[in-house]
Amino acid sequence: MFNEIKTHEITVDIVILTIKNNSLQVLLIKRQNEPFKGKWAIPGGYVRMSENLDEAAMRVLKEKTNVDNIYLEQLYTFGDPLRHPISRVITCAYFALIRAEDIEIISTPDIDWHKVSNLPPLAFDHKEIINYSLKRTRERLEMCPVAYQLLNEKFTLTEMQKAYELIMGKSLDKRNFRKKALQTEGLVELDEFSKTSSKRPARLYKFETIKLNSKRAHFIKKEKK
Amino acid sequence: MFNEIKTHEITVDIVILTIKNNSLQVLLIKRQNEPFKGKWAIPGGYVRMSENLDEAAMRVLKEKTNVDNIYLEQLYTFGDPLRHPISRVITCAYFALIRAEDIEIISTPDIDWHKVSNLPPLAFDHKEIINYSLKRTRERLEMCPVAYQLLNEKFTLTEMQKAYELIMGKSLDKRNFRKKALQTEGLVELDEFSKTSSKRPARLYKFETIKLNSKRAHFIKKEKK
DNA sequence: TTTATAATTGTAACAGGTACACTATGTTTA
DNA sequence: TAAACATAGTGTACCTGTTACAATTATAAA
Repeated sequence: MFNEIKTHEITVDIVILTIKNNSLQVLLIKRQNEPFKGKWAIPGGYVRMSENLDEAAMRVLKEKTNVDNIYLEQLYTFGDPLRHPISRVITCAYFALIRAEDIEIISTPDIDWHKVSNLPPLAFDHKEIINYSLKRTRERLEMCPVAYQLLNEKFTLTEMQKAYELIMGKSLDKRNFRKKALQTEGLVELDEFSKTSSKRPARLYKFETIKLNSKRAHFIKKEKK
Repeated sequence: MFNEIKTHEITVDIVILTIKNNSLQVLLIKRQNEPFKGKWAIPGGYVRMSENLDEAAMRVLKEKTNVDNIYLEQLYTFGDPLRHPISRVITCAYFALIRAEDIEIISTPDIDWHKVSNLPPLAFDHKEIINYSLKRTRERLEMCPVAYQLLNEKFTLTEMQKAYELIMGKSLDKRNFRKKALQTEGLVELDEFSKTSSKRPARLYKFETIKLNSKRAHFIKKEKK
């Protein structure tokens, strides 16, 4: 059989989504090297021989953005031969939803949040990767309250509803949303109130200790009798 | 920064599931080469420089099993450094549900179906890959009638129900199943009846022209007003 | 004290899912 | 040819969850 070169460069690229300033934003870094030097890109880097893909994604994210200790989920592997203009690079994309406050510190001119609704020109196929992560996020949201990954530790139900509306791209009925939100397992009503509004203060809620035992915990559904 | 070798061997591995003899089965081939020579494995092979991952998966499947023209979906990429005993090989797994009748011809001593409930010892991490494909298949089934990929062109509702029961691993109520099945978009009632049973013949159904426009068609849900 | 603004709350109609048992039809056999 | 058999086929009541929809409450600002 035809004998062709069999080794490839493999990278991991990471889509980090958050809600900031009332919009859904993605963490981008400005590329320091060719190709696409100066263009914005999602954080990414080469996979080392000794590490698995999850480890590579976490290491790369830490190196490039100083973001650590977050739950990354494998998204999809992109392997078009032309996705990299110079060599053949296959990339395994990961994504995560996080609270902006957890990594606010690290914003610099070369590392910053961008609204997903108004992205700058991106390197490689990173636009496609971000779009795919949005799709996946919506699917998750329909199944479980992933919003706790996006909200501050203490939040109002209105903030939670806004998060859902931003991700789903449509507005929701306030009463129905609250009714359902209050049924969410792990949601805890606090005896504290938001003071930011100059009107009636809203009650704060939090999620009790988040359980992320399994990598695919998102998929676990309630047992039907 | 620490400079490590950056290229990896990349393979694609393909899980082909079908229903045969009243059980869910997976297509395995007996390995001709080390490592794991003589052990059963899902079909797989190296990705070439010039092809994307989908193309590689389809080419490899065709080469190894002569199966062609089926819809493969990317499943997950497995990259544990120890998953291959000799070198570091990252594999991008694909899966498909097909009608056994479509490829019945190619069964040989080295290419054969095996019940997923009773698998032989498998090479590499292929057991894990198959388990993951089953999980994904169940998730799909809850969302849409993927059964048309598994059933013969003409089928009875009882056959369709059996397919669901095999995949979901639980029995379903006949009346409720039929009620819902009959609502399935694209299901066509035929004026033909099954003659295999020695008792009352069952009406045959088929699916009208299957639309697989988008790669992720599985995920498309009906628009809510 | 009044006003403005956001927070908070309930109910009726509807849709979809579940549980559940008998009748119909063709084949086999006595 | 009639009775027995085995699988195909069917409807309803209940429960659960979703949707649509508007008035009242609480605080800060004026």
